[in-house]
Amino acid sequence: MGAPQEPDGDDGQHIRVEIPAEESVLQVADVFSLLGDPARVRILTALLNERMRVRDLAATVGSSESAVSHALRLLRAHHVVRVHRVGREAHYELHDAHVRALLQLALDHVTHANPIHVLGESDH
Amino acid sequence: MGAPQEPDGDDGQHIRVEIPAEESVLQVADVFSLLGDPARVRILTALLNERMRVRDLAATVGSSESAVSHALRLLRAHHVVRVHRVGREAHYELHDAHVRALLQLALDHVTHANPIHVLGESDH
DNA sequence: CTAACATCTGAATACCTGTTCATATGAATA
DNA sequence: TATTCATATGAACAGGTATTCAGATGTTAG
Repeated sequence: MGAPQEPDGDDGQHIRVEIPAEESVLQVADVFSLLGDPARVRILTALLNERMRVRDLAATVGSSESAVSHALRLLRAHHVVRVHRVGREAHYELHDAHVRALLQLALDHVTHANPIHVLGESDH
Repeated sequence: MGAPQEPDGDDGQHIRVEIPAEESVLQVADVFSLLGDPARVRILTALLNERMRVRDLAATVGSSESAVSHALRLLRAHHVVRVHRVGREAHYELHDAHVRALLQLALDHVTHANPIHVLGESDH
């Protein structure tokens, strides 16, 4: 044991942080972006438990059916939800385990009010 | 056309999904929204390991110092990062365990290439 | 067939957001 | 003090986005 040996000659404080590949960064930001809208959070939260029809989703989350349909279209394009058509109805289900995990984790954090920090220092 | 007014009881179909409180929904969407930008993802990823100066952050993530400063200001306002000033330098560190967990989970999912689905936009 | 129904869609609108540019602040240095 | 350095900031502009409205599909019932 001794001084930390740097493989390529790092003397002191240099900047070596591995930013993931561009594609990974974009994918991560993309998923988070989908979850960054209250309306979609409500929709996906509703879909956490059971599959639902557009109509019922709209009633549950309190948005218009058109707005919900647009949101579902976006989520569908990103393979986050999946649709099963039954006659003239459309049953949607959450179909992305990663999104499910992220959403559940975030909801857990918020609702359980984990006291990691509540009030921060003032700045602006 | 008078729609049958239902007090709140479920008669036929039971659409009983518990959407979290409005405040929780907004908080969740807010956090995800912060993570929904590639530039901020890069910055926070860099900060996952070590605290860094604005200058080095900019060089690492490949954005201008001004853009990074603006991003850090936003993250600071949301108590995601914390600044420690040393002379004329500003050392930033990730200061939100929830954000850290979410980011690490998302990066893990993406980089480990869990074959739930890949990429592809074919929905119209 | 026609009518009611469930969902989807495109266009328009209003809002939000991230970057750049120029400049300001404040601290170290000469 | 004057200058250089590190960071912060505001205004402005460009691009993105979520909602609404009106109408289009496609489906079932009468």
